[in-house]
Amino acid sequence: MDDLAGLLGLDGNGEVPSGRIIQIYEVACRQFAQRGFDGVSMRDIAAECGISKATLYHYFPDKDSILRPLAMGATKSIYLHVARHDDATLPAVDRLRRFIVETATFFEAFRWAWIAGSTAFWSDPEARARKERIAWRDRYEQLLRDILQAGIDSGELHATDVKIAGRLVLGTINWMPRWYNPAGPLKAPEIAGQFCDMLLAGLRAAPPKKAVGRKAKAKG
Amino acid sequence: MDDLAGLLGLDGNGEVPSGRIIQIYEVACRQFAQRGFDGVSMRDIAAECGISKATLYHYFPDKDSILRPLAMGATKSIYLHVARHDDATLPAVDRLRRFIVETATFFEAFRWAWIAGSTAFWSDPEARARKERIAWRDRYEQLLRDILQAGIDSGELHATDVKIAGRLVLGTINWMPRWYNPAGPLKAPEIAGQFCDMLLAGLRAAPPKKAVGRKAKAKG
DNA sequence: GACAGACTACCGACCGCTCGGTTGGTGCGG
DNA sequence: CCGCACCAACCGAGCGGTCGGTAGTCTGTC
Repeated sequence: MDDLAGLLGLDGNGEVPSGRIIQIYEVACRQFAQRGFDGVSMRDIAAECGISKATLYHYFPDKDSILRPLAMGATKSIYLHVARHDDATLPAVDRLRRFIVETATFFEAFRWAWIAGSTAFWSDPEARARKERIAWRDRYEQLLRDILQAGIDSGELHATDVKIAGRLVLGTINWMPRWYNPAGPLKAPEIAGQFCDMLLAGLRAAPPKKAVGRKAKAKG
Repeated sequence: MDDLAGLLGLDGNGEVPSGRIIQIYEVACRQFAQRGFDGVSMRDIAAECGISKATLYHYFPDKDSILRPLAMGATKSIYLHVARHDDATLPAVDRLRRFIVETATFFEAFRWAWIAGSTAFWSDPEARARKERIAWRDRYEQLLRDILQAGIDSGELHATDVKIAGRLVLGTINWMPRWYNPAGPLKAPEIAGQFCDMLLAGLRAAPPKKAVGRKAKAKG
């Protein structure tokens, strides 16, 4: 399910991904996501791969070299994914929905890489978060702000501050890894769709100045 | 500014907080928040406190004993804080606003403890996240769901699923530590207030079936 | 077909270092 | 003289990373 080779850009060029390398990425990716970069030793990764630690160093010069492409690939790919699905000719409301839902779709597909990259970014901002990675992240956030701004300009949205509104939206999505259960009844894109509904319509039921004839959209 | 003694419950009983213990908590708390539990050594904490590592072990039996009260205190105190400011006789919309803003107020005051506790909870769910701590966290989330449910029952809110809506709200708040700048122009409670406005009113500007006479709340 | 050499995948054993934690003590106020 | 606050020195374990070597495979050459 996790096409990590695609995320890492290993299948596009002439190189052969070598199988073992993909396996190491997959194992390390999940372990980093579950126990953190510092909480995973090279011995742990080697053991689960069924190889010796020395063999691990045959494929990767050091520990950082395993994490870096994962974090970089996740950050870059998430932007490319939502940008590919964006269409500036659509109404801003539809673009916003796509942005949110496609982000969740990406998260569903590359959950471990997402988490590993996100926590790596958080725990060691100066060493591992290099310029290029921040640049992709900025493009991602900027796309969201552009969508929000387009909605404000066209009169579809009435946010006053696109930065604040953008962080509102991103917070709802980025917090998902903390509670999302892949085995649950709702998949991530479905939840994201509901989030989008609530964010657009608001939680308040009725206009404050006008009485409602019927209970707006009764639950039962 | 950080009344850590209060958060840890060290000033209520007859014990003398001893000064040094408070200092260790403060230093460790900030370091844990900034570099993670595994990223901070006992030598680091001792060095910044200006004492030897052995003295650290004079006050605490092990490393976990420094983090545990911090994480526990933060989780418990955040619930007690919002519960103290809640008033079930108020309209649900006002209660929701208080919940969000007071959470941000708490975050502003105990930022390091909040982050340290949150990341500890996340990185090692089974070992350090003990039953009691989860219980307080559940009470906190349950209070939010109760407020949302009360709003739905009274017709103020039209959320269909309080669990999903609750996670929407919590995500916006809980993501704040990742980008919040204490030196910025807006303080956390102010940002939280704006979040609450957006969450209640929604980002969409006008009802889809009716034309608006004026540009809703123009930005300039 | 045999053989040398280069190369790949792999490993056991080891290195220096830092970690959390311990031990045996010192100085000092009450 | 006791107990508190404190510390230098130390310990075993685990860390990231290195080293020398082995088994197999592919290639070119006689």
